[in-house]
Amino acid sequence: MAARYEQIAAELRDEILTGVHPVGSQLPSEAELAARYSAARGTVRQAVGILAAEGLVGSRQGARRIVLGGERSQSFAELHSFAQWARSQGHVVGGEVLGQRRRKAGPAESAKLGTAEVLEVLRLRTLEGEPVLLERTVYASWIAPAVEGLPRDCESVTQALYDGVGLVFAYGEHLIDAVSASSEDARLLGVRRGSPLLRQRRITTTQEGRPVEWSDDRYRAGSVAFSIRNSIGANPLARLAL
Amino acid sequence: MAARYEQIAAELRDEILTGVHPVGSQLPSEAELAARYSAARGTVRQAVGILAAEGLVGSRQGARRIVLGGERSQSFAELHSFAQWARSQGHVVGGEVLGQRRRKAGPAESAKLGTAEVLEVLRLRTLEGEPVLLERTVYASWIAPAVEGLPRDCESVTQALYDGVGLVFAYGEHLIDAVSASSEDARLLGVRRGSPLLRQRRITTTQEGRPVEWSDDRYRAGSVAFSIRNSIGANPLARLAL
DNA sequence: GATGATTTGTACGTATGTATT
DNA sequence: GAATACATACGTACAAATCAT
Repeated sequence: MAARYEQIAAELRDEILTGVHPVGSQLPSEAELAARYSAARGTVRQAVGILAAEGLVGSRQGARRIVLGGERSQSFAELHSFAQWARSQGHVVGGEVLGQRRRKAGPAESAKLGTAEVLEVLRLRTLEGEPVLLERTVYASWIAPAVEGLPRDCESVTQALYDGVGLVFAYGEHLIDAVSASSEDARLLGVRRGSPLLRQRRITTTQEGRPVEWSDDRYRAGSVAFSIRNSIGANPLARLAL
Repeated sequence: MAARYEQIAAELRDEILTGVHPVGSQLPSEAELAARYSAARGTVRQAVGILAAEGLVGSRQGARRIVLGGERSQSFAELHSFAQWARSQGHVVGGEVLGQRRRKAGPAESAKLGTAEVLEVLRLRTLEGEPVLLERTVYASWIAPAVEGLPRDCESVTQALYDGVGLVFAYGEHLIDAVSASSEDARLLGVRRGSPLLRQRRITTTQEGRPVEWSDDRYRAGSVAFSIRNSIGANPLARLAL
């Protein structure tokens, strides 16, 4: 069961997002909230402290808290699953496997994934039918059979692996930078060679720290951006379609 | 004067960084610390809460706190201050103001910053003498005088504004994507026109939610990447030089 | 502008729940 | 199971900043 202050934070967050407390308005005072929830002032302070760390409300000594900002992002799953993110944003997501083969792991791959053999997959993902993302993913050999068993147009690989073999991604490292489109990139994404792409390289592991995949994802410029909201307390991050 | 819990946090942080509490060791219990500093347990909890948010110590219910990291992960400051990040990584950072003028705010700027007039600043930043970043920043009018008073080659604007007028950045939103270099971008960064740049657009606010600046930062491809490590709980993020 | 009420920030102390050792 | 230690929650008091009169 969630702690009392978490419940209060959740209720207030919901009230903010549903417009009960519009952006720019004042939040009820700590005393009022304490009375409303039959809680001590300290408990209410813990709750609003969460919202402040999320950047949802601002705090100034002596003045009532002000509602600052709009929506909040559910950072983790979003960054690992293109399909889950896209669907939650109301986009029509598509995709297809363009190539798939087993091969020996290179030294760098072997070090990252801890296996001697890997499964290399090339996928093209679309939003509203437009190609936006080219994924070059290398899977560890122990998960390869499950991946090979997926349909070529599987929408959400993350979801399918969870449903199929109960695999849960729990941790990831991401590197985000910009690169020029190679000839192959350009042809598949429908852009000119040398045009800018947003690249996300990521390695994903299970809860126990076992590496699952290593991927080089390239987004067509102007299609997707990464959104990060950070305060001193917390760092939500998310994808964003342009 | 700093609050008592901030003093305690500072002392503990110093003891950790100087090796009094080595990495992997246990921190004294809350009760011990309360006795040592003649403070209430709640005050000690506020102090160690800061260290936990910084990633310096870990917390588990029932177990003593463990000292985690050597260095402080200041993921927040890092993403807002190029100079603070670069220096913490041992880079030689330089920079210069190329242009600066006051002008009327456009509708989008006015909505973002909440002022009718803005101060527009164009800065070129270097690492080891090489130009890597072009900053186009728009400041709210109330902070403009302080910014205009800075030297043209000021290394850390964030630091200077803190020292000068006590301004603390507390919250930010960032959009990261890739764009083609414009003619001006290309000339100033020393790359070909149309070559890929990593763009970071950010808006920064004070603790009270008052907008301070809106910036369009463009990094030369291959010079800097954004690094994100995310688990289900926390999302530290940082810049990374390539 | 000054005063007093309001509101948040800091600090104390106590009690109980829950996970670890 | 017992002892320890962190997590949650309550209540009180005063300081500091803000706001309304």
